[in-house]
Amino acid sequence: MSWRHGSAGRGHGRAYHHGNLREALIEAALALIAENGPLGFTFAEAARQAGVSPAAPYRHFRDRDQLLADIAQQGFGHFEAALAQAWNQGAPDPMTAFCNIGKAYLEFARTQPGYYAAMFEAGITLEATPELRDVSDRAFGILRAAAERVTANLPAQQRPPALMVALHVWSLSHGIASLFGGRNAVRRGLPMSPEDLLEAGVLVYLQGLGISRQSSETKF
Amino acid sequence: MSWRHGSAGRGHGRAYHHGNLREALIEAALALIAENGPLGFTFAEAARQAGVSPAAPYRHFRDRDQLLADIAQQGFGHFEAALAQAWNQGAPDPMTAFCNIGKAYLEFARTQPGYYAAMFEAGITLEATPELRDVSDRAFGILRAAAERVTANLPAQQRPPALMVALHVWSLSHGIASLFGGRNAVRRGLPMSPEDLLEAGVLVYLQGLGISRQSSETKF
DNA sequence: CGAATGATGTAAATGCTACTCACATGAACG
DNA sequence: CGTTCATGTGAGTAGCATTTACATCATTCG
Repeated sequence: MSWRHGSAGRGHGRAYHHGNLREALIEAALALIAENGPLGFTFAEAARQAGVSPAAPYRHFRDRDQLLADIAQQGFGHFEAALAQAWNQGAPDPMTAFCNIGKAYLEFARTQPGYYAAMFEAGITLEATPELRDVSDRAFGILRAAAERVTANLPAQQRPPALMVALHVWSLSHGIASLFGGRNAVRRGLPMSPEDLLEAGVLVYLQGLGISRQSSETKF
Repeated sequence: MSWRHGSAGRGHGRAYHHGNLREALIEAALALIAENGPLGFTFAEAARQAGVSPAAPYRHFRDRDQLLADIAQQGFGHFEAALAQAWNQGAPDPMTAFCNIGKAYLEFARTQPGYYAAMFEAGITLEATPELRDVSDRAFGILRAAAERVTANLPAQQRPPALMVALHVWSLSHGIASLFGGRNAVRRGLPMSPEDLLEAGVLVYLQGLGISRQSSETKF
């Protein structure tokens, strides 16, 4: 008789007792986190936006942290898909595709601030659940496979461990995203966009490994 | 009459009304943050550890966020000092000193988890107060000056902007520290220590810029 | 010396939050 | 039609941030 549909609902798919509370809560939490960071998200506020009582969410999540962990897990799934699409199996060429992964990293941080914050800026430990660990490992695995491919043509003597290369690029991407991308966005007089900063860094790094682009188009 | 001294006090320096509550609160907050992260720190708990009522802290800090901001500001001061000492005006040689800055970055994250978390993992915006902005700029300025020095000997045509180099190294250091260093410490089967990972990355990067160490000691 | 003053701390209250438990409601299924 | 299970509600507990009125004490000034 009185289960009003919150506010931002899409207007379909409700069954009885609000229908899909679980998804509605996740959506509300994503919006709240995207706006105010992980701390600005409140279990009670999410329930309010979904139009249910403050106790209702506990039928779907053990506690607040588990909702965050579930969002992070789902986010890593999307993250993995975005990285895989950017890599595109190394097309058009491994070097370009490698840089595209970095760009996808930053784009994800910028366009999915809710997911990104839940994944990296909330307090969750990544080792919390095996599923979370697995899906984050899969996302990183794409970067690692790409590093393997990019370094494959180097002579064995000077070929670095692909894992190390992947860790370097991941760390650089994550550092740039944390410091200058997404929310908070320190923007301390950045002379270039985060994307360009990252691409330049990766190119210099690859050059240091002895991998140079055939036609060096971008030069600082 | 009854101003018991909390628990962890050093047993000196108290005047009347507890004496230096401000410092005691900062110390308590640092310990709490170092243990449980920025979220595990409670204004009330800090007051409890200092042996005062929950309202007392408001005589010294406008609110909880300002205490965090003050800690972050103080932390950036120590951070600047640590980086400056590591750089040591470019001694023994600029390249080694440059790597030392990176190591100091990670060492700070590891040995000062309370400060580090307040600086980078709490929700504060760095632009909150001009003082905070200034002191963080000073810390970064050390890295930038070092980058200037390291790239100074390159021929003008291939010399990159020092600012960009500093941003790259800062981002890499910060990414490694966030992902693998300090608290949380994802440790996803790291094949090497964060310090070694960072040093290797910086060396590859510098090599990509055309700067190589005279005697290449470390090779992956 | 003694009283006003300002700095520092307290008690109590408000409102929000996480979380729990006993109960209600309605859907599905026998 | 009645039982059962899933889902939501109401009320309660406990903790925290924050405010306000009040207390206490050091200092300063007449």
